[in-house]
Amino acid sequence: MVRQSADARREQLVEAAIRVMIRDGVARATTRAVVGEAGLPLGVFHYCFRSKQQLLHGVIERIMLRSLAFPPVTPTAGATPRDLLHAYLHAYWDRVRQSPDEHQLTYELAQYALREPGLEDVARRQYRQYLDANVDQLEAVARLAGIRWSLEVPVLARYGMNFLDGLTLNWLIDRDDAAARAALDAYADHLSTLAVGRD
Amino acid sequence: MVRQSADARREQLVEAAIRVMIRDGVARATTRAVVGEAGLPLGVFHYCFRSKQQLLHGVIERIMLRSLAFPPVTPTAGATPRDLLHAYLHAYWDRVRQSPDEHQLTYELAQYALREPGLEDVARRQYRQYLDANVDQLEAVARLAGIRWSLEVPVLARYGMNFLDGLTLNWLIDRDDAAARAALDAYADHLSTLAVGRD
DNA sequence: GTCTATAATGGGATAGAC
DNA sequence: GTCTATCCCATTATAGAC
Repeated sequence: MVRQSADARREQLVEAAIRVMIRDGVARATTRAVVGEAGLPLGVFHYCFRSKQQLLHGVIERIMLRSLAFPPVTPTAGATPRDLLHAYLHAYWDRVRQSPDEHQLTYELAQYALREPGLEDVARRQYRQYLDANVDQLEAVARLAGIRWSLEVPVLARYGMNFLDGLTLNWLIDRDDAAARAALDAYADHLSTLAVGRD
Repeated sequence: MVRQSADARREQLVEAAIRVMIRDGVARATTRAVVGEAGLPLGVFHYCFRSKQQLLHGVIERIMLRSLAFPPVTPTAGATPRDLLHAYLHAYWDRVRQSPDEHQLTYELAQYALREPGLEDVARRQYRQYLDANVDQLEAVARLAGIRWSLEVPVLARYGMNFLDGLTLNWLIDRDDAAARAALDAYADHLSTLAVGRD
């Protein structure tokens, strides 16, 4: 076995844990399954992590970083507000369609964190960061499209984020592409009515 | 121990399971915890249910019935469309505020069902029924308020259901009443713009 | 530092007494 | 039908050899 720093080992185990969780669900990501996925002996686990909860903590933080690292709205010359909204929403929806299991994992982890005494705060911070990212995106769209939002941006960001969460959750369950698409279009239409010209 | 029919026993165990799941989460609802909650010996379990999964099946079906048994929109004389929308949305939101843990359980169960080979269909039917119930509610509001919806009702129902799901999930995590309220108001405003007078 | 062996616990399910 | 005792397996965690 190659000798590695404890930090490198931890990262390796966190990545393995994420793969197991995406494939089999959080409940089935036992220490054995994780070290098995990483191709390491079981003993490795407990001199990298004090406990399984510490691994989960690492997993949630890493998943958070990954979700936030999505491409920002690109400044296309001459794009109408409608084009930009379209790009903004489809960038999100394409990611969901591309990696449904990864998105399902984020919901599973949020539920898990709510039930685990030491982890509620992590879930809270996760949602806080999502909200901030949404605020940034909406402001970027407004800037690039030369409009402003007729609703306070934090309210609109939460409203939109909640809708997209629900849309995703629903689609993960019924996989009804047409219905999801129709709801997404309804949201896009609504957003365009909230975009007004700058003074 | 009082002698009871197997059906009565099953119901008793399902109710006990729901109490445990609301209190401690789905993952901690072991067969032992469930029979303990019901005040029954462990042996009871396996001549009421073939397996633990069969119990989960019963739990999901019962939770579904419970969620659907909410009061319909009441026909108040002389109510404006805005009043009716307000009543409709607050009826939902009050239920969430009143029993957050029960709502959290529905999301946990949906996730659980998605991961359990025999149960995906149950989750699908659950969401299908919610959607149908939302269609009914929206049509009732339109009838009572003397308006019609400028969007196809099934699309609007899914859109609204998705938003409310996301709103609930977000609030279960951060418990931010003010933010949830603001988002709910934004949705109410949006709905009223979609309500148009009948021809 | 690395890994094997094993402890300690808790899980679902069952056999068999009553 | 009812319940006790138990099986057998999987889990987290640790002790201690190398």
